[in-house]
Amino acid sequence: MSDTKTRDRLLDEAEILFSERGYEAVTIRDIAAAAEANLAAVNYHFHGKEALYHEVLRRRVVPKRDMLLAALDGVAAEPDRQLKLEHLFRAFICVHLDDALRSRGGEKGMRLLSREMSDPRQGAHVVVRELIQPVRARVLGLMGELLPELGDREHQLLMGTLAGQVIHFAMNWHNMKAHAAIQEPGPCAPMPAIADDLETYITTVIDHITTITVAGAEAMRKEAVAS
Amino acid sequence: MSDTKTRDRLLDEAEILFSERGYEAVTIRDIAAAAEANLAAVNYHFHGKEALYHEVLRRRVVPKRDMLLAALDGVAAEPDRQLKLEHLFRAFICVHLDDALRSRGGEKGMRLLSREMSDPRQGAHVVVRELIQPVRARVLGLMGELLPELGDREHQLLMGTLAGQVIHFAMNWHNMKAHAAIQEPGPCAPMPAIADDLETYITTVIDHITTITVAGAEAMRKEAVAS
DNA sequence: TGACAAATCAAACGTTTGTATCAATCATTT
DNA sequence: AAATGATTGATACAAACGTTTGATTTGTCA
Repeated sequence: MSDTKTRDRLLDEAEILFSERGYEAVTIRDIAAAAEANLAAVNYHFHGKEALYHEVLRRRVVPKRDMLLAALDGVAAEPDRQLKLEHLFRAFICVHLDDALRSRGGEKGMRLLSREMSDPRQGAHVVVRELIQPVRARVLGLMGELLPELGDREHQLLMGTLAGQVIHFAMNWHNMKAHAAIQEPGPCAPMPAIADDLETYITTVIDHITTITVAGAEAMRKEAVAS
Repeated sequence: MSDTKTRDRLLDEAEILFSERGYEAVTIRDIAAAAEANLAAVNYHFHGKEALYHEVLRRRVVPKRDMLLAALDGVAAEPDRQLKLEHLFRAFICVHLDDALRSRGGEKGMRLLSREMSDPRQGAHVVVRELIQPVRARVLGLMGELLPELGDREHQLLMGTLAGQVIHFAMNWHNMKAHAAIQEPGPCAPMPAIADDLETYITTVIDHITTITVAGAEAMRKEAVAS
């Protein structure tokens, strides 16, 4: 028996396996073996495979939502409007990338959420209701305050620009090595990476998405007042 | 027996099922039933479930790559450099959204590719080698020509901005209804959609991503010459 | 028509799946 | 120490899985 409780070990190992292989490809036997627990432990502590999966999801989604909402609350402090907009973007990007790439097992959580987005199983309800909807509502509210020249549709488009880039770059770091391994070793020029170590990758990407989105918002504003 | 050949019906139905539920969750019994074929037909025409899945992938990936490369070739015609850059972005966005949202069963293909990206099974080799790598190489080459002030790292970042947005908005159209269905029917204000019908959604999104990316590239260029 | 290959079919194979069962063990309180 | 509830353990089970087999039907050219 290890030092941590069986229930926690099951959750930890289940998260790793689910994120790596997906829900269906993981058997509760795999999970029990990885957690050095008995087969029946999964059905004792949780009630079946599906409930365990939901708990794995919830454990990631709730703290992430709270971190995002807290960071967005901090944006209200900034008095300058243009700086406030940049802070809004940066807060959203920062929390996501920090959680996805710096936190322990964060890449597992990100992969779980990403999978759940493109594979709407029953667990999508948890992700959408408890993470996406509240966070999106808050961001759109702040956008309405900081970009009053734009309509609801433009705010949503900007939200998509933000989310799309964040998700892409968060996943990209871990996919890079896998893709590089696939790369033919022939005369094809070696694809240069955005960054070699994780920290410079994160700061580089944060600055980049912020730059793009601020410039984009400015362009949208000019376009809006012109018409 | 239907009018189309069994092999084609198997491919068509397998694509639908794989895109909806993922590889593991689909059984060859499901596929055979949907295609109104015998169970053994899957192992007769292909050689097992995995080979069928690879064929489904290849059937989507190869034409998509050819369409993208052809569209990118067309960009070379434009003489003006700034317009050429916008054309490059627009070509990339247009082909992707057109194929994902307008073509028959395109959303199935998009979901397949998206799943394959966040779930690197063995089939990832097909997607990466035959679609992502050649297209990315071509786009980066054009960027090197049109944005010589920026380095390789900046070109890759811009590529991520482009791809992230395209993937997000391509998936978003089909996720919108699902998410809207999850939305609590209570006093929560109904989330306004980007567009009600598909055509205006596509044109709106194409213009939006182009605007954002052009403005972002301009901002990056100014930042580069300043330092 | 007759023959031969391609395609389809029903049935079965051996595994593996999620879950259930029930005795054994551990921890805590009386 | 005895007792009681919580947890773990080994095992069993029905269902579902991918695949294989061998007989049968279909299509095609002589």
